[in-house]
Amino acid sequence: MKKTTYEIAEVLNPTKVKALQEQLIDWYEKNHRKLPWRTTTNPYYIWISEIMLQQTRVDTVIDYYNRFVEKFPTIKDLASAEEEVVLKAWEGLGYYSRAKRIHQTAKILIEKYEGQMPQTYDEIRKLPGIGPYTAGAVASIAFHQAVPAVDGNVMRVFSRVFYIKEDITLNTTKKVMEEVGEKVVSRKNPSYFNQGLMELGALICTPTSPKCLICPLFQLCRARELGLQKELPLKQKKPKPKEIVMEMALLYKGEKILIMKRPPEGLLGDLWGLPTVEKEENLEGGKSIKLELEETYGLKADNISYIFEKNHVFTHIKWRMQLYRMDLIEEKEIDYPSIQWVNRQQLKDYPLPTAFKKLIPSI
DNA sequence: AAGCCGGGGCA
DNA sequence: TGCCCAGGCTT
Repeated sequence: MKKTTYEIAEVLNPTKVKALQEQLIDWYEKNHRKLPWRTTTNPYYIWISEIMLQQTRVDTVIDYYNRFVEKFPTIKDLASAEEEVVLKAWEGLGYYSRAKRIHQTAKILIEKYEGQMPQTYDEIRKLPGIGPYTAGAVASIAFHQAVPAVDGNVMRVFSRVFYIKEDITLNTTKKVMEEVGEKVVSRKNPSYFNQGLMELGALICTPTSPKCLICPLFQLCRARELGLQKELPLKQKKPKPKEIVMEMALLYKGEKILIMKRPPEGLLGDLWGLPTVEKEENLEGGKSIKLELEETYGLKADNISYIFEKNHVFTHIKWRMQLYRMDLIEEKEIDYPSIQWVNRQQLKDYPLPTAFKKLIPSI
């Protein structure tokens, strides 16, 4: 720990910091990708792009971003939309609580901030779904505040440039990285500096094969100097996702099938899907979902036939999805608002996560 | 500090 | 197919 601090202090001498800022900003001006959210100064659009870019690659985000800002051109449009419509715009992006928090924050901005994104890091940071990284990104890019914006790319660059050998999955390491960011961020152009770090991480200082020979920070990178750039950053490995067997029902009432809105908290919360239940080990195939439909929803089914099995991997769970087709034969008079009978056309209006799309070809 | 929360690209 | 990527919130 002491050693790390010493080495950072060494690299953080004013001459090196100045060189880092100048090389990086110069490189960014010449080499950055022209992305849709880089042609705007609208803090709302910058915020949306930053939330979408969390855990999601640029190529994927572009289309979602363009559609989203077209559909919700202002914070007011977003705040007044139905949550279901916002989730539909987010369908396929994953981590759906991001969409719910964007929506929640838009409402807060209308009610308490006169429809405007606040202009300082501390105020921005208080909003739902906005943590240290996103607050730093919005404050620096939209409002040119000299604050750090440390994401995974930046941690990779810092760990190499400053030769920081701490496990970047630890919260304490993230704090160290943010302190470094605070010290080195350009006061003159924090926007290009922060974006430059992230762009460098995306294009040059990549995880497995960094392109040191064309890196603008070649001269001042400690890890490169030692030939250890590929060894950094250090990170703890994640356990494999646990496998769970799930049974899903394609329950028909005439032409229509049953879909259900999932509970608001937990996996795929508030999204729609087929009736789903974890398979009971000692029951034969199809029994678990048949019982669930009967006992919880008063729906009796018949003509049960097994269709196929597909896998879907989440961050920490792997679903083995076993799909059964069945016909409704009896329905109790219970009207759950979270249940709908839909045909293929109507299904298109509901936000359906990727796992369930795999079960319903040609929608 | 550890666990929860999706989805896609690439070897 | 298996491995890698990764911010915010909750407990």
